[in-house]
Amino acid sequence: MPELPEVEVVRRGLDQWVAGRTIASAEVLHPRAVRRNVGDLPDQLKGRTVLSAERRGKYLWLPLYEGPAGHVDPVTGEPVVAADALLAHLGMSGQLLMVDPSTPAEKHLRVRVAFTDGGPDMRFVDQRTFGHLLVAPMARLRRPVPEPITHIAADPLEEAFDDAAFATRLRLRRTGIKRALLDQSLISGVGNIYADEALWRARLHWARPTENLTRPVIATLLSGVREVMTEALGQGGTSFDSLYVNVNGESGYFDRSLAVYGRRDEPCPRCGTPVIREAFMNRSSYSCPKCQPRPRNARP
DNA sequence: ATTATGTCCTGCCAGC
DNA sequence: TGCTGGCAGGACATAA
Repeated sequence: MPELPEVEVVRRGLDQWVAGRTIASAEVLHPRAVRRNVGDLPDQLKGRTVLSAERRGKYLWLPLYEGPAGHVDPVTGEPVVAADALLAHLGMSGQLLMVDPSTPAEKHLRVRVAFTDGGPDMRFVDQRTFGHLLVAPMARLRRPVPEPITHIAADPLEEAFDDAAFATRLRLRRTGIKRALLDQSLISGVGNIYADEALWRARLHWARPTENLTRPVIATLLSGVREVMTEALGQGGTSFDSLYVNVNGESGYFDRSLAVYGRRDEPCPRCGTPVIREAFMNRSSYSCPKCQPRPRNARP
């Protein structure tokens, strides 16, 4: 559920709260939360130091260093590069929370990480257990990302995102525009909410075939994606309920600014026509039937 | 190869 | 009141 803006809010919190701290111990309370991990997660984490918190799309990771922060190679004098990272995906209901170690276990606490300084724990709480944590090696790429997510495309807020290349790949697809937007190997970080909001901003119906989209239309769509995500980030993300929270358990309030998502029968903020909900991939798509007319050659 | 569908979970809410 | 079905912001494996 958390999409790029919500994950970025969490990343910023983690960067502030765990960077430079050394892990004393970890505890896995539900095996499903570490189903993609190879090895024993507590063993892999103990004694490691977190340098920062990074993100691509909806994935975030904490690069792990051996020993204390600021470690340098004794031969070269260069800072030691993180060989691996604690990788996390929040799934539909995952939360990474910073809480005092004495705080009683949350109902859906899955993994607990404690630090040597005795300060706040990092806790992974996940009602539906679609999210997960794992320790993974870093891939040696220009932009280093953990090995398991090398197939995840750049997200529209990172510098490495190539607008022209995205347009080219999009036009080669034979599918609907929303399905393409949700494909994390084409563009990452976009989920159901921000796909609907960006399409509304670009006045595109979600079933528009990708192969007919012109480069200017794709540029408008990317602007819509970036604008809605940046605005959402400025308001702490979208929280329909207490499931989507930052590391301190606080909700964002971008839900008030959504134009169409979850607003069936409410007036389109642009033209006043009631917003409609249509079934899409066992989910929902919200749109304005006047601003975003369904194309003749609609694609599922 | 790309594209579409099924599946993993728990909780909430509307409707009966 | 209590049950049931539908729905929820995701990603992956597998099938076509």
